[in-house]
Amino acid sequence: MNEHSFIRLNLISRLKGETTINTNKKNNKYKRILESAVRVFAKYGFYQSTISQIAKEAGVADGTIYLYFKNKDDILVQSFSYKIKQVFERFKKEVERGQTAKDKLINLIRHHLKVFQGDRDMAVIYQTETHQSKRLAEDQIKEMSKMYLDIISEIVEQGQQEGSIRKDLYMGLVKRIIIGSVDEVINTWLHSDGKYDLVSMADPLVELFIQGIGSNE
Amino acid sequence: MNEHSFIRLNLISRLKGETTINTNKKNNKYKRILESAVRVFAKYGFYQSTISQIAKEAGVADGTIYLYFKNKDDILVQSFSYKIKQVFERFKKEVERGQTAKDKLINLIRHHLKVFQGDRDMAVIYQTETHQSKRLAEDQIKEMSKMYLDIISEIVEQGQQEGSIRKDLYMGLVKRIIIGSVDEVINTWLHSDGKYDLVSMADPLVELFIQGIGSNE
DNA sequence: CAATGAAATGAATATATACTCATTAAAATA
DNA sequence: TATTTTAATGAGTATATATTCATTTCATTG
Repeated sequence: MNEHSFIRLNLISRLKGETTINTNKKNNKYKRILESAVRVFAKYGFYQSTISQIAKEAGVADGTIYLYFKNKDDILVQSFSYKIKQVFERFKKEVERGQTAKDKLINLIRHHLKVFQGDRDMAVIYQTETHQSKRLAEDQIKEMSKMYLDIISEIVEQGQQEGSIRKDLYMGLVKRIIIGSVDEVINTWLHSDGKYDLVSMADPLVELFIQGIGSNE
Repeated sequence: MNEHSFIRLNLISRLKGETTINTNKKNNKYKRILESAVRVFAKYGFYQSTISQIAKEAGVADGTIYLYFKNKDDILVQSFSYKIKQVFERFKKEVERGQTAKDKLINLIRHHLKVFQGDRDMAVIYQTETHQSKRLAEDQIKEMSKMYLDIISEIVEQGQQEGSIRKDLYMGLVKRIIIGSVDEVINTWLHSDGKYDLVSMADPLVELFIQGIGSNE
């Protein structure tokens, strides 16, 4: 191992939080690269983005990026978890602010739409990454997806205990309907250059889930 | 224009059905390349697939591909429409085999799931292509997506006339819920290496759309 | 203010691969 | 069969870009 790779590894491990020594400057550069990468990836897609673009956007030299990231793939994986992880963590808390199952479901979806509306670049990357068979951030996605599904399960189960939600449900399908619908609402918004309000979709969406489209005639 | 490009253009236009002269052999080679491309793209993703891979899979020389396709992008665009267009056309017919709105919706979704289950490669390409902001087959996708949405609209409107479907629905959202749910069911199936039966999801899915998850207590 | 070590640079490298085109083979035609 | 036309080949070219690393700049410390 030469001195350069030592510096590199040392930096990487520090920045990953494996030690506590972490000057602001380093952290800033790391974050700057991540955020630039998110912007560039969202705009051009992973394979059409170049290291030079990201470096330029971040205002650093190409080589600098390799002090903080192992390779191009690593930039995507890290920027994905950087953005999405913190967001998904907060979902749980938002849900807890509701009392009834319905409140909780509305809170979840409202918050989901709000955050994605507020960060279009992240939304784009999320949509593409989660709909690829050979995904780079495979593990992260599975982990987060599971977290989201678990939240929904809990809400639905609470609703069943409350008596507000039917008991004869195939839970696997209920989860997919909710996630799929929200994703599609976001996807449509993205492809329409997103200039209407996403969050306002939350309430009618939940109404639809609960009431269904059938009439009671 | 040299003689080679003449041959190329001539071939392309013929194969696109712009003239009727079309020997079987040529057609077979064209199809073989398309089908190989679908397999390779599905397995490795567009940007990680190489012309050589596709050529090898099809049993032709690299150069041969350029007799039939303008460039790599063109292969994707053509293979996408080749596969998906015919499928989507058939959806309409399947729907017509039903009487009530509910029958029609079940037919649509059942057929959709059946076809995608029967052609995993196409399903993969469909999922990735429709969830990218910068899509190569942009126009085709919009066109087909619209067709699908129109089918749903018609079904729902019929249901409203029948009295089986509520009249106070925001149609845009209804469409997204249905498409999004079906997509997510397929996506989950793909990512689980798809060895359970997709088609059996159709009926409970439609039940959920109609009844909703709420109880009548 | 040396002197040392950490951080950043960007030109150079290595590699990969989309696409071309001179050549060959096969098919059609006379 | 000879000739012309069409089809196919695949080695070679051109280009793009991820990654490296010798060099420079910056920061820290005694």
